[in-house]
Amino acid sequence: MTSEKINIAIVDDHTLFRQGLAKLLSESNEVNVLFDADNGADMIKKLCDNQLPEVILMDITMPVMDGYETTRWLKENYPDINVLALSMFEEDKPIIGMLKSGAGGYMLKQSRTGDLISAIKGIAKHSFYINELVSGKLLRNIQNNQPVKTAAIELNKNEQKFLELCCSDYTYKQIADMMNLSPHTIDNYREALFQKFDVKSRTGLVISALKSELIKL
Amino acid sequence: MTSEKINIAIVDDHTLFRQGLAKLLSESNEVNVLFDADNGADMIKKLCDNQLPEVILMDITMPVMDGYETTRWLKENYPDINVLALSMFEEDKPIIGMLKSGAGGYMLKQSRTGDLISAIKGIAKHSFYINELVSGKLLRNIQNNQPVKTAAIELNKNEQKFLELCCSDYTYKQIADMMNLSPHTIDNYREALFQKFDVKSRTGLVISALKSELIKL
DNA sequence: TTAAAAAAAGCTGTTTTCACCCTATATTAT
DNA sequence: ATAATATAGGGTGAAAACAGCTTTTTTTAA
Repeated sequence: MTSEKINIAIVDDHTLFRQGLAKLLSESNEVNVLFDADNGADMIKKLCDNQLPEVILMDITMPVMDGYETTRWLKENYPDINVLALSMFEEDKPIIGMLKSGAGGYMLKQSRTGDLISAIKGIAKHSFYINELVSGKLLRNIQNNQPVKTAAIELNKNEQKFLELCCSDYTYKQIADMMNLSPHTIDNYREALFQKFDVKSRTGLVISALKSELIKL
Repeated sequence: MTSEKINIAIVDDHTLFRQGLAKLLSESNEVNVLFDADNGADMIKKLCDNQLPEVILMDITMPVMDGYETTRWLKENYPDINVLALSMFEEDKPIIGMLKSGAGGYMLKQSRTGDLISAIKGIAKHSFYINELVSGKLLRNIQNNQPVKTAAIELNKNEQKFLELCCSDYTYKQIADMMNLSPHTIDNYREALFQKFDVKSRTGLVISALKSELIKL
């Protein structure tokens, strides 16, 4: 066993959570928090000025640059940095989505500190950390042989915009006006998203998108 | 200035946040965290076994017993304990709702540590802490002379149940079956909630309820 | 470079659900 | 008695959901 502390960084938009977590982990004698960042773009800035962390704890829903995008950027530019996703939700879609984006593990914010530290140590050592939560999802996806469900949901710019506008009291007609598109085109987006999210109503779509952490409330 | 630390407690269902925050505040030399709890019911149990805190930091959306209910219980049973609401959202409804329930202040989880400590000190000294966020809401409510908007939203059991079932892909007809009620009764609930939340669609209702922290995703 | 393929945008319908009226009755509380 | 509340019903127009089909643009690759 090496006595070296593991260097990490924390990316999350809730200041109190981020800094509290930093304090909590610093006390462990097993982890050293190099820096923390408010979102992906902020992290990229701070990466240059600092020693590279071995592990980055990554929130998913953040302004400016979210966890999916930031993780993909990291795997592209710093493939040796391990990403451990940290989220409130234990739904299939964000878990599968973050793993596909390149995260090596997925932990809940409801976790106990000891479990999080175990995960950090695990991912630093093996580049991945598979807990019950993650292995359960992976196994179920194989057993149901439903490669469809595994599909991380990819949205283009217009679909993303439409999805955000859907989370409101606006009618589709109003949304069409706002996006300067025909209501018929909007209807195509709606149909496409209903299929991708496997829902039958706008309400279901909104709930599903929120749980997938693809939009922020 | 007294050199006594302020005794506080933290009630929040996200373990990492709760414990991280406890660590963060403990380091300040101005605050002493007596205990923390997972939700309102958990807090009530721990209140008996401990010295009474001067201030309780209270999350709103929690399982079993939420922040509104817990704050009302505290004001009923321990009126001298000051409640400082701690939430992710800066919407009118949760702010007004928590203040009406008896909270003496409202802070965001996006706040900086120093601001939170100021708020804790303020509320311990004056039993209330009015920051820009809160005063803005209060002022706007007076200026618009809309006592309607100020109304904290009160829901009965059936409305609460209906609201939860609304956050889904179910049709109203399906919800009626689940609640063993006529679709017309359900329609009455819908109408009542639309008015209380001031919305014109089910999607708007769901979004509004989530932002009001009256339902948990 | 041009043809084929794929994706995006737009249009025409039909069916279902939603949103909004008004009324009525039984129960409970004042 | 009367008012308030929860329940249930009928009916209507608008919006949403679903299906099928062109046209245009972009991408791919022959």
